[in-house]
Amino acid sequence: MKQVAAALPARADRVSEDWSDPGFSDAVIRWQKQHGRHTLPWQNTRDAYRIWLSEIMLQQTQVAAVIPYYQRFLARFPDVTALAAAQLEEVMAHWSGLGYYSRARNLHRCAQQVVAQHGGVFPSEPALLAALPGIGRSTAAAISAFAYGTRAAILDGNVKRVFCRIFGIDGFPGAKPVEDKLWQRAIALLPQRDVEAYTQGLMDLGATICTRSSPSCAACPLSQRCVALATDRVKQLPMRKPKKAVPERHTTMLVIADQNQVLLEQRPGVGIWGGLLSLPELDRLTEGSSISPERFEPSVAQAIAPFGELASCERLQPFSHVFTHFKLHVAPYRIRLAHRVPLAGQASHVWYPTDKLSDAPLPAPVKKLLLAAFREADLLS
DNA sequence: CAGGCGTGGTA
DNA sequence: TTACCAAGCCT
Repeated sequence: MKQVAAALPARADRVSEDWSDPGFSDAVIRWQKQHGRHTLPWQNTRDAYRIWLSEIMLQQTQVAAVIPYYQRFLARFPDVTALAAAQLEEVMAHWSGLGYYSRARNLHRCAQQVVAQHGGVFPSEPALLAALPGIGRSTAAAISAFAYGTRAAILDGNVKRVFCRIFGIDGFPGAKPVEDKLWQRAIALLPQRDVEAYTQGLMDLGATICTRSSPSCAACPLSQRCVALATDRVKQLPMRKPKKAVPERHTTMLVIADQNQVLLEQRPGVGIWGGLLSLPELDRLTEGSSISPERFEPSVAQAIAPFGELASCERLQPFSHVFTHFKLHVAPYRIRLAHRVPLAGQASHVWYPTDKLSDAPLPAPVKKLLLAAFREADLLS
């Protein structure tokens, strides 16, 4: 027995497994052409600009949420030259509500680099694409495959889920060792031709068949080779990220209104809601119910002194907003001024017309709060 | 390299 | 209501 084992290549000695399988990509391609999605707004084009824009918007974002943003964005910035020439603030305004705002800042920088470094033409090589801001390994491959037919592997959330199930891969797919294994699979399984249909097919399978909950295994072209289905582990795979307690933060937001304008503050370029406008904030003044209105109002009066004299302070409905990594409790207050102090040397602040708020580059919950506040004000006046 | 970074939908 | 998740990238 020992001689036989020694004669065979030991598993651990192999540099890498041979995971190629033409039948896999054939099945995906055939399924995509018959049952995949073919009418999304960014399909049926080889315009790298449109494909790039859609790929950036679709990062961690669902198709239904992207479509209206994509169409508005494209109407305003029809090509990479127009986007490169635009002001960042207008780019941010068109991204307002879509989330992950570093994508918008990187998008703008990327457009400028494509114009300055590549003559306004997106490069076709994945390595060159991945060197541009906001474009990582998977997005570079997707752009290159869809725009230029390049044989490059993607590995997004859909592909990770499909692969974990088909090949019965254990472990959280975001963990480095698991992700490395998934990349090896993704590369080995690439077809020799029809990379566009194959890449789109993997995404479509994940989005419409191999969904997170209640997948349609009966309609799956890969069900015959699915390890998870064969072993009744479809519900267990992919394994979830080990969860940890989400910290909570508190803030007070001030809705300072005066003469049909509201005072907004430019947020720092990095950090939460980076580069957006938002409401001026006070650090948590309300620990439980320990701070009474009598002590609260002087703090507000002091905080807003650079902008005007406090006339009234009215508590608005508090709300919470949950992010990936923390939960934010917001206590908003409606402030009216007796005398406005002209803004001087405070580029960080701006008086914003209340009837222009729906087009302002604001975080979604802040925009919602303000639109509600000034709809109500309009009705009263 | 683990954590930061939004929002809306669904179970 | 809470928890989890969706076409990831950057530092």
